[in-house]
Amino acid sequence: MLEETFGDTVKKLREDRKLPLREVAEALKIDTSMLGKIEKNSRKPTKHIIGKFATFFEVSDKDLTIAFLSDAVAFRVMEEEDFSSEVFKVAEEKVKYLKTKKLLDK
Amino acid sequence: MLEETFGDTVKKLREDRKLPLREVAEALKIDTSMLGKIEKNSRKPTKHIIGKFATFFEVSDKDLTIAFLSDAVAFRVMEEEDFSSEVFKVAEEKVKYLKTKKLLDK
DNA sequence: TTGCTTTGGACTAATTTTGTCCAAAGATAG
DNA sequence: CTATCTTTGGACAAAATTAGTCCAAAGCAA
Repeated sequence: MLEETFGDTVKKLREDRKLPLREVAEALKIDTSMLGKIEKNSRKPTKHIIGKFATFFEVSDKDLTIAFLSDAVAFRVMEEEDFSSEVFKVAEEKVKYLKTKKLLDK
Repeated sequence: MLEETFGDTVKKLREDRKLPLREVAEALKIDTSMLGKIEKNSRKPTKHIIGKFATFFEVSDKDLTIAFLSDAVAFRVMEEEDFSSEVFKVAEEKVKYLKTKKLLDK
């Protein structure tokens, strides 16, 4: 699951099963071109589509979601000069902090 | 620098200097309301504005950028169910991988 | 009260993202 | 070589998001 983009991941799942884009797209009820773009990371799948991928390919929805989200944040951070390790480290602390805070607010 | 949102950070910088929003906004040449919203995290500063903050408050541009980016990815990840540690871990590997790849592509 | 600050709603403009359609380029098989 | 299917990506309109401004009301302190 590591080291590739989300697009690479789903493309590999499809190719392992020797299916053309058209067939998978039909199964997921999305446009073939859309699927092609998702595999090329030029369109983002919705949460719903990620769920369909998981069901169709019989893989973990959670793992696919992690693959997708990590892509999103990786690309976001790479747009800027690279402070990525620091950014992720601080971000993780923020998430922890903000979650606790949210709980306390109740 | 830890544990707060970007808005909290710049608000603190301003309050430490006992300046009203208006004055800082003028100095940065942005709308007062805009600055208020940035402090409340309901509008995002551009890279350019982050630079102005850094200059005006005499703090590190890099640190402010990290504060801003970590906010962005923290909020992004928090929108979904929480797999944040895994997401950041994978994302960091992806950044490394994608950077190497980019170099190799040349 | 007066005057300044802060907050946030409303709204438009600008920008970004989505989804679809289509045509061209690539493969593959006959 | 031809016919067929797959893949790729440009173009475009629609939809969604975000940005920036203006303004009014609430808050605060003198």
